[in-house]
Amino acid sequence: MNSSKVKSRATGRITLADVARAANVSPITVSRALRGERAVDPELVARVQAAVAKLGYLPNPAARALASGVGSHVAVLIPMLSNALFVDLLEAIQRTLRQGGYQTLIGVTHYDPAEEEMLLREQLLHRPAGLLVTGLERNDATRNLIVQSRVPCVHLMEASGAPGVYSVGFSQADAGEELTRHLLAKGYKRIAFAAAQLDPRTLQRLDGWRKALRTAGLYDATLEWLNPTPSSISLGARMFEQIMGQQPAVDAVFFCNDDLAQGALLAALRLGIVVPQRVAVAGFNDLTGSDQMLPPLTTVRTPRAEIGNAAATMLLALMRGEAVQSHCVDLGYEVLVRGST
Amino acid sequence: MNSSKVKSRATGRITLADVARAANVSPITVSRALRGERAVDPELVARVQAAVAKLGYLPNPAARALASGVGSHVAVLIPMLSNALFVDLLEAIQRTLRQGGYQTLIGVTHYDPAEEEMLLREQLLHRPAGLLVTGLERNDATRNLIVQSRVPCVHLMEASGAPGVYSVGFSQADAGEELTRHLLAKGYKRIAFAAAQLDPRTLQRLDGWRKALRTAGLYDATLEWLNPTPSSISLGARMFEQIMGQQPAVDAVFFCNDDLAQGALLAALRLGIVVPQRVAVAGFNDLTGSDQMLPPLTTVRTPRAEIGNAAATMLLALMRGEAVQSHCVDLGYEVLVRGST
DNA sequence: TCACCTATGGATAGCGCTATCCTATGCGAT
DNA sequence: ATCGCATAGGATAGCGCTATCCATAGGTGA
Repeated sequence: MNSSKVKSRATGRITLADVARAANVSPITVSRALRGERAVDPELVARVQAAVAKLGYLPNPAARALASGVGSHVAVLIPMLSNALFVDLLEAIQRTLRQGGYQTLIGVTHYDPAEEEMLLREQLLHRPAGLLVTGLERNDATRNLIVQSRVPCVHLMEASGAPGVYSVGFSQADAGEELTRHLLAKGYKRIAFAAAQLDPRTLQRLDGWRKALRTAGLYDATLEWLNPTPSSISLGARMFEQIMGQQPAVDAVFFCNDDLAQGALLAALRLGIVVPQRVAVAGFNDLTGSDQMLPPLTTVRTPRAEIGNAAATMLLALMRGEAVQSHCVDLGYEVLVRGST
Repeated sequence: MNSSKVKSRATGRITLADVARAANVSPITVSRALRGERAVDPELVARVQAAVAKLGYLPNPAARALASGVGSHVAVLIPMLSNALFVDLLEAIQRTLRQGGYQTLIGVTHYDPAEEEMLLREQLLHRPAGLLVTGLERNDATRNLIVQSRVPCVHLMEASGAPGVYSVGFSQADAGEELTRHLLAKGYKRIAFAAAQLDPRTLQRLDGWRKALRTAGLYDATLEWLNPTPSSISLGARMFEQIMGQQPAVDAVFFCNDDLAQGALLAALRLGIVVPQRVAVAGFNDLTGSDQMLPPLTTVRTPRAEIGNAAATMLLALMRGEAVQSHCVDLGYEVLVRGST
C-alpha cells in the first residue's frame, strides 16, 4: 500500500472512467451513451446505465464545461426581484429548466442598462448554455454581446416578430389600450395614467393608453403622471393624493402596476374618497392582494408563469440545437373587471 | 499557414498561458500572482498585472473549478421567493457576494425538507465555494451532507450558540414574546395567535407568544389558529373572518407574518370591524405596504438586509480560510407600534 | 467484385487552470 | 566553511470530461 505516497489529486468521487471500467467499454462510449450523442449500440447503453446506477455515478459539471466549452446552466437577467411579477416568472423558469437538467443563475439589473451589460459580461464568462433576458430594449453593447456570444437567447415579457429574435410575452401596448377602452366603456372621461420606474414595458402601456384616449378624442397630456422612481405601494398612495389634489376633474386613474394601484386604494380609504364612485382605479399585473382590496382592484392578468414556462421550454429546444416552430409566442392577457371601476 | 489543419479546440479567448508569455514568466507564477497565493516578487506581480490589463485576460471559471476542486459560486437555499422577506435577504446576499467575486446560485425549497435535500445534493455536485441555508432545522441526511461536504456554511435567520455552527439572525422566540408583551401592556386579554405555513421560525414565534401569555396567566390553547397552508393575504382575510366568527371574545390577533395581517386588516374593513377598537391586529416582518394599511400595522421589523449582508460577509471570510470572531451573530429586531394596536 | 458510403467503437489529445514536487538562492547559526 | 532552513520560481502532471480523428465492419450500387 503506497497510495499515500502516490502523487494524486483524485477527489475520490466516481468518475466516468470508473463507469467505463465497470461496463467494460471505453470512457468515450460512456460519455456518448449518457449524452445520447451519436448512435451507441442499445446493449452497450444498457450496460453503461447499469454501471452508472450501481456506482452512483454523477457527472462533474466543471469538467464537462471545460471540455465542451458550455456550462450546464442558464443565465437569467431580470430587472428586479422586489416586483412579484418577476418572482412568478422566475419560479416557472427555474422549475422548467431544472427538469431539463439546467441550473438557473439569476442576475438582477435594477432596470439599469449599464448594470445589465456588466452582469451579462460576467455571466458570459461562465459560458452559460442559454440566456433569458427581460424585454427587447437594451444598449448596443449588450445586444452585440448576446449576438456574438452565440448563446441561445429568449426574450421575456414582450412579443416581437423581428427575425432572429426569440421572444415570449404579450403586447403590453395592446393590454394598456384594452384596459383603457374598458374604462372608456364604463363612461369615464378624464382618465389619468400614473406610472413609476418608466421602464420600456411601462412606456408601452402608456402608448396603449394614449392610443385609446386619442381614438376617443379624450387625450390630454396633463393626464400623464410619470415618476421615474421605483414602483411601490407607498409611491402609489402619494401619486394618488397628488393627482386628486391637483386634478380634481380626473374620474379614473390607470396605474401601470398593481402595487401603485393598491397604494392608491389605501390612500383613497384614508382620505375618504369613494372608489369607484368619485374616481375609478385600475392596475396592471393582478399581483397578490389585488383581489382582496377594498374595493377589489380592476387590473390586467398577465400570464407570468406561462411565459416563464414557455420561454424555458423554447430555450431548452434551442440549447438542444432543435429548431422551434415559432420565434415569437404571444400568450395574451386578460382584463379583470372588479369593483374598483 | 496551416492553422486550419491543426487539431485544435482552442476557444480563441485569452488564457493564462498568453498572459504568462506576455509577462515573460511561467503560467504558474501568473496563477499565483493573480490569486495572491504564496509570495511572489512584487515586480513580477506588476508585470503580470500589466499583461492582464493589456490583453484583457479573464480567468475561465470552469477550468479553475476543475483544477482546484471548488467553484467560484455560493449556493443559497431559501424556502420561498414569494415571501418578500427572502427577496430582501437575497438582494443583500447577492450584492455582498458579488463584491467578493462570487456568483450566487439560488435554490428554492418550498419549505420541504426532502426538496431541500435534493437541491443540496444537486448543488454540491457543482462544488460551491460556500453555502447559505435558511434556519437551523433540517433532516439528518441534509445535515450530514453539509458537514461531510466540508463546504463552509452559514445559517440564516436564526441565531444559535451551538458549537461549529455559523449563524446570523435573531431570536424569533424573543421577538414573538416581545410583541405579545406589547399587546398585553396595551391591555388586551384574549390575544389569538394566527399562523400559516408552520415552518420552524413561525413555531418559534408561537413559543414566544405562549411564554408571554403563560407568564401573564392568560394562555388558552383555543387561541392558537394554526394553518399549514402557505401564507398569503387572502388566507389572512379568511383566518381573520374565522377567528372573529368563532371566538368573538378575542380582542387581539398576532399574525405570524405581515401578509396574513394585511389580509386581516382588509377583511376587517370589509366586515366593518373596527381595528384596533373592536380587535387589535399585529403582524411580523414589516413587509412593504404594512405602513400604508388602514390603520397602519403594528409589526416587528426584522433586519433582513443586515442579516444577508452579515452572513455573506462571514461566509466570505470562511471561504478565504480566515477565522471569524463570532460564530453566532444576533442582529436583533424592533417592535414597531403603529395604529393597529 | 470493387469502390464507396454509413454506422459505431476507440485512441488520442486536449479544454485552461492549479496541486505538488523540485530546484536555486540567500542568510543566519554553528 | 558547513549545515539548516526559509523564500520564491518553475517543471510536471493532472482535474474529469469531450472534440476530433481513426479504424473496423457491414451494406450498397455499378
